[in-house]
Formats: sequence, C-alpha cells, structure tokens
Amino acid sequence: MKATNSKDYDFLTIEPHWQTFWEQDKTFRAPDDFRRPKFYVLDMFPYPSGSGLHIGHPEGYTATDILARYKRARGFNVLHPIGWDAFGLPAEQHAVKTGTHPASNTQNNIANFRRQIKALGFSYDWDREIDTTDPKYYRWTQWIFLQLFKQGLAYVDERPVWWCPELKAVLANEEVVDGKSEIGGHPVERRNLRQWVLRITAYAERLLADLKDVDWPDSTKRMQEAWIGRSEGAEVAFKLAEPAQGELKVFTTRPDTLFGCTYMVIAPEHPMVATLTVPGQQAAVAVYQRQAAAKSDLERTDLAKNKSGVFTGSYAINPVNGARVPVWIADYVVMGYGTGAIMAVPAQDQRDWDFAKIYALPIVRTVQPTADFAGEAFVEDGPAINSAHGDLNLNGLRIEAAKAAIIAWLERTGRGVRKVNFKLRDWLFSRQRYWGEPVPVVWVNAEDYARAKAKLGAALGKNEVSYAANGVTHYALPLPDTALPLTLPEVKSYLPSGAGESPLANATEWLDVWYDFETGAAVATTEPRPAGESWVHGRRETNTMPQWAGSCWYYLRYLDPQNSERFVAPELAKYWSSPDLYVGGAEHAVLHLLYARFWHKVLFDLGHVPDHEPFRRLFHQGIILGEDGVKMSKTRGNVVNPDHVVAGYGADTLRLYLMFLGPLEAMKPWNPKGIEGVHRFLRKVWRECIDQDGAVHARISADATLPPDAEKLLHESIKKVGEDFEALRFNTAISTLMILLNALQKLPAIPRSTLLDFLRMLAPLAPHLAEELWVRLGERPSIMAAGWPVFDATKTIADTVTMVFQVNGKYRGDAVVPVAVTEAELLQLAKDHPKVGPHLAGKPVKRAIWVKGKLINLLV
RNA sequence: GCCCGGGUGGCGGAAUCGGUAUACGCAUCGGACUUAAAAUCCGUGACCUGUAAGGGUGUGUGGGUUCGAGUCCCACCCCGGGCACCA
Repeated sequence: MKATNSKDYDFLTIEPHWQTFWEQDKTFRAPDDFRRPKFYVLDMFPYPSGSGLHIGHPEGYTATDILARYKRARGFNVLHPIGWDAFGLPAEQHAVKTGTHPASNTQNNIANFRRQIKALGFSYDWDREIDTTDPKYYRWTQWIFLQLFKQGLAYVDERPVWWCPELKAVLANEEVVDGKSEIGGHPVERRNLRQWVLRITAYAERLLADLKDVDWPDSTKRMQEAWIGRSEGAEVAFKLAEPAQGELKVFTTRPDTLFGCTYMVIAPEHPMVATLTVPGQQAAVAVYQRQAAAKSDLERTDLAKNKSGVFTGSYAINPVNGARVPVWIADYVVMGYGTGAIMAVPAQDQRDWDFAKIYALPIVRTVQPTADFAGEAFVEDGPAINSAHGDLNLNGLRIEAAKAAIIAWLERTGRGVRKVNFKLRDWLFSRQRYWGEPVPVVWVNAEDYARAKAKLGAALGKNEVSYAANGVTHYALPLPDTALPLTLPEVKSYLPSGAGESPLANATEWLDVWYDFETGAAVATTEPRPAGESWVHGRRETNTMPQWAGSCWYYLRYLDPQNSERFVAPELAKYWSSPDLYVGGAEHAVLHLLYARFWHKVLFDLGHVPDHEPFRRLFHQGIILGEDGVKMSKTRGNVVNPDHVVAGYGADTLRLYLMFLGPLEAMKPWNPKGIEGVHRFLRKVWRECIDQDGAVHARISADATLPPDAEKLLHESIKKVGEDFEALRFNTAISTLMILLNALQKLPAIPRSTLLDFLRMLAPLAPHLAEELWVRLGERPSIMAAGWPVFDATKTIADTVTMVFQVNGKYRGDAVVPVAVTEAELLQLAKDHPKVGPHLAGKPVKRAIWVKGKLINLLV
C-alpha cells in the first residue's frame, strides 16, 4: 500500500487511508499460532448506549491499544479483541416506548459504536467481535448457567424486589428514585418474589484467599475483601427461658465477652418474633415491625443515629452463667447478616452501649479497660474480668486466649461452635425483564419430574430445584445442551405481565409447552400433545438473566468466538489462557470482577479453563472530568464528543492527548487548549519528515551521522519509552518523545535511521501518522511489523558527567567533570568554582559525602 | 465513623532507589520572520529581598529522622473514592 499524497499533515485523508489498509490487510488478526509467545490485552467491553461513545471509553481503549501495538513490535502474538455487552435496561425501555424490538435498536447502537471505535484506529481483531445478545453467544451463557445449575450452585428463593403497584412492574434499583418510580413517580414497595439465586457464597473463601494471586490495584482488592467480609467467631445457642420457645442462635466475633451479655436483640423480620412476643407486648411489637418495614434502606441508615427497639417480653438464658437476659427487637440488627439475632454486650460494643443507655439495660464489663480509659464501650484488648462460673474461668486472659478458651468450652458442652461468617450474600440472578438471556429451565410437576429423573438421573444435576405456589410444587428441569440456545420469543408488548413476571409470561405459545425432557423439543400446548414417554407439560421460566451474565465470561469467548461445539476449545483455552492485562473503570471493582471470578473458578473446577483466576493484571483508568473540573454530564453540557475531536484534530491527536493528560489512573479534567499542544507536536513530526512540497525533507539522509549527545539521547529514549509503555506510563513516554524530537530538530542533518527509530516509537501512540511517514520514508507497511528499535546500552555511556556541588546540603553550583574524577580533584574543582568557592573560603571541610555520578556534599 | 487514594508554579503534570524541585505541555510576556495575519522559530517563566552580583524562603500545616526530605516517620487540615448499626 502506498502513502497518501497529501502535502501537509492532512489527517482527514491519512487516517481513513490507513484504517482501510489495516482492515484489508487484516494487520491485527491474532492467529492461533501456538509456537509464538502470546499476549492477551483486554478492554472492558462497552454497553452500546444510544448516546454513543463517551470520551472515557477511548481513554482506556487507547492505553490497551498502545500496549497491544508495542507488544506486537516486541514479537508477541497479541490478542486484542472487542465486543458488545448489549443486553440491558435502556434498550428495553426504548422498546417499551417505541414498540420496536430491542434487538433492532441495539444493532443500530452497535453499528454506531463500531464506526466510532474504528475511526480511532484501534488495533482490534475484528474477526473476533462478539455480541452478548447474539443467540450464538448467549447459547453458551445459558450453557454455563446449566453447569452451575447441575453443580447445585443455582436455586430459587423468595427475595425482596422493588415493586410498583401502579405500574404493576418490578423495578431495578436505578429505576427507583427517592422511594418513587423513576417513570411516573409512583410509590414503590419491597415485595417478595420468586428469584433465581447463585450460590457464590460457596466460593467466598477462595474468592478471598486467591486475591493474593492477582496483580490488581490494592484499593480494588480491599474493596473485594470488604465486600466478601469474612469474620471469625462463634455461633452460640441461647436457650429461651420458656422451654417451649426453643432456642435463639447468634453469631458473635467476641465470644470471650459472653459473660457481659445482658440482653439480646433480634431483627424485626426475624422468624421467631411471633413466638417470642408475649401477649402484653404484641401491640407495641406490631407497631415497631410496621415502622421498620416502611423505612427504605436509605431512611434506615439515616435514622441510625438514634437507636430504637421494643421488648418482646421473653427471656433467654445466658449459656455461660445461666443469667436471664431480656430479648428485644430493634432495627439496628438486620436479618441479612449472621442469624439476624445478637447477644448484646454493651460494655464492649458501642452500638449495644448506646441501646442499653436508652432503655436502661445493665452493663457488665468483662474486659478490664486501661486506667486512663474515659470512653464508653471498651473495644481494645485487655484482661478478662467478671468471667468465671462453674468450671469455666476466663479471668485474666487477653482477648485471643479468652476466645480460644470459650470456644473450646462451647464446643465441648454443645452450646456453640466456631464459625466463620461472610457479608457476601448469594447472587440474585434473575430479572423480570424481556431483554436478557432466557433461563434455560422448564417447570414441571412432581410426577413428571420423577419420570425425567428416572430416565436422565445425574444429568438433571446434584440438587433438585423446586418452589411451591398455591399448594402446587414445581420442579426445574434443565434444558439439554442440544436444545440451546433457548431464544427469546417475539412478543406483542415489552411491558411487564402485570403480575410480577417478565413480558415473557405473555408469550403463551413459547411459555406453555409440551416438552420433551430428553431432547428439549417443545410444542405449544395449543397443539395436541406429541406421542412419546418423554413429553410432559411444562411452563418455561419467565425470568431472564441480569446484564452481568454475558460479561462474566466474554473474555473466554474471544479465544474461540466461532466455535459451535464448545464455548472454547481446550487447546485455545490453554494457549491464550486469560488476559495478561485487563483495563477498565473502577466502578466495576466489586460486582463484575467478583462475579466473573466466581464463574471462572466454577469453570476451572470443571476442567474447562487452565487457570484459577481470570484477570492476572488489572488496571483502572481514571475518570476524565469536564473542562469545568466536574464529572461530564449532559445536563451540565460539558460532555466531549470523540467524533468532534477526530474531525477537528484527528484520531492520533485524540489518542495522544488522552494519554498526555496525566497518569492513566488519575482523575483529570479535559482541557481544549492542551489538545493544541499535542497536535502541534504531531505537526512538528510531520514537518521534520516532509517538506513544503510534500517530498521527504532534504535534511534527512542515509549518510548523516548522529552527534554523540544526540545518539545518547536516542538510546536513552528507546529505553525509557519501552519501560514507560510496559508500566502504562504513557504521559512520560510522550514527553520523552517530545524531548527527543526537540533535540533532533536542532540538528543540521538527521540520519534516516534515526527518524525511522523515532517513528517506530511513535507508532503505538499515533499509528496513522507513523504508518504514513514510514512509507513516505521509503519503508513498506505496516510499521507494526518492523519491530522495536534496538537499545544499545554502550551508546548511553558518557565519559563526562555533570557533578553538583553542595555546601552544607545546599546547591551552590555544578561542573562537567570526567567520570573517573577523584575526590581530591572534586574538592579542588569546588574550591576553584566561582560560585562554590566563596562558601568554602577559610573553612576546613569536615566531611564530604560523595554520591558518584551525581553530587558531592561538603560539610564545613 | 471505618478503609483506600491524593494535595507540587497561573493550569495539566514530572521528579521511577532519599541526591540540582517544577522535566514535558498549556497559558503569559518579549523578540525574530511577514506588507499583514496565521503558522513557525528564539527567549521568558515560584516567592521575598536587592540597582546588581547575590542572599533568603519554598512541594497542604506542624514536628521528627538524615550530610541531604516532594520522597521516610509522627500528628493534624483539606479534597476525591468506597463501605457503613455486619454483631
């Protein structure tokens, strides 16, 4: 391919020219060539929204693209793919409004995103493009769900969701604003609905422990640690004073303080509230429960300052000393953690202290506070006191020893057990939506399930999944793999069913079927039942999967995107493995990254992937703020449209500017003036190569030689730019190239080879310009195939060095000295130095600290 | 409240291992080129003091360690992010 014939830096001609070349040449195709070392660099794929590419997208994408191009130059077989996370709520809302199928709107948005991304010259292997809404893709999302199902990691349960009685619809969190529906402003309430749930808690321990194996930002690791929230302690059973009431189990991290438990608290939603409430307290408890239920999550935290509660009228027996302790109901205890009940130890827990003070409950110290302690609850370490009864004596023991002793005693006497508790909850995996992957399950009755079980056995999975409604129990039959994908049916309306189910509940011919449990074949029940033992009556699952599902494993599909037999061939999974670098926003620090790790570990356990973690190295690009220093938003009108920048300055300028703004991870404001600076730099590159008539500049020649200091700078630059690229420090790599170009500009003649080296370093950053000039200088495209300039350490060795003179730690002057200078010579040079000498005059040098090659500090 | 990250010129930022603080870029001002403008090139570029040479101060604040601190330690202030009655 020839270069363009533009006389000046006409990026509007040059950029499309080389984009066409790359596309036709398939320059960035990643062949499955197992002999070469691989490098897999991944972007978080975008949700193709209707508003098009946001300036934040090309920030991360440029960073990975530079690294991908650099790694290709260093000889790696680079996999750099892109795709679309295309299921999602906005497309569904658009469908509800317009009546058009969400797929058509989604495809339009994808086409726009693809156009915008291609205009930026990213080196993606477009043959590997994926789309989570493509049945050929989501077939495997459904398949992975079935693997989870069969492992007993999927189940159904009643879970509270936002329900809007007016809209007769389930709402997502983001559709609820200030306790009202986003659309129409109607009141919403929490309502229990049957949901699919994934047992991520079964992997909690490994998800936590394996964080040590990944190279991630510390803050992200900590967020995951906090989210998983592991804590060690004991589960203790308190017998109730009224034996008929049974017992109350609590989780505590401080079993050593059991002697200080003076009351108990259960959550307002606790199942034993009714049992424990004595007749005289029923009215008060009912009122309190209603108040608690009416509070939204927000109010509950807002009102957290003043604790409130109500006595049930019942007592429990403290297992260590037989003391009668009252059982209270209070909303500072939540049902979602531990057992939903606590033993309250006001002396060693500030929350319990606050509550005890309000309701005048007794406080017994069981850890001796330090003499100067002036606070309320004492949570520091100290010797146990008031902690002996019968054969049990903790007195004098510090917290750790006391815990060990009490847990041993609890276990020996059968009153409690050591217990590890997690904050992590199981993953609510269903949405009452149309635009998502259908859950590949058919519900059948008990007899039909038994028949299927008898025939298929273990193929139905480890656990039965069932639920009861209106006195009938329904059993989940997983679709056979061969029946996948289970595609979305056409529906007349994208509005929810009105009964808390998705719009799929109205697709009667799809929903209500004669179902062959062996083949997965289905016929609408409006047709006669086909003949055969394995045909049963079934109702399909109407829930669809959340948007997380498709993004949980997409990085694996890129390895083998066309495979119709498997989600990824084992030899490709082995070769490409998982991404060597994953770049995306910190907003996904917890959920996406945790869910993907969970799925990956399940696939690892089943032997489908070779590595137990999906993302070895992770990096978060920072947010780009508007010109005004605040977050870009349409309402503020400070949004930067990448299309406009490309039209005005070119993609290379945009790429360079995004990287020159500051450190990749930093939050930084957009500055339209700054973009002029990098654009000028690219124009300067052009001018150094091409003269006014569009010919190669006469100053460039194959015969020219580089002066030693310029040669030294060139090789230092080669080293630094390479190191900066590896470490994702693109801002300093660019300034290095600017310094180098400024130096070359001052030379009377430039060796052609030096400019070629410069262009190869520039190519990952500004690939279109580099490609164009490379060819203009007589080389063959693509510059990407030309390798990386060779760093020669011998060229960076100088025989002189600038030595700094300090007197008593203060800079007083410097001099260029031979590298082999001696201390005595330096001392003489300092004394003779016009600026340094006066500071030494008449004073003996008591000590000299000499940092070779840098400075000498003379103490007088 | 708890857990992270960060405070450096007029602005974005650099200083990677404790060794000349402010690289590179923007903006400013001055100059060159031009009939003119644009473009380009050269120079300027923290503060106080001084005619100048120079001297002093300076990386959020206050201490400390060190021959030497933007960098390490202690305390505090401010900004950003995350979590939040998690027993």
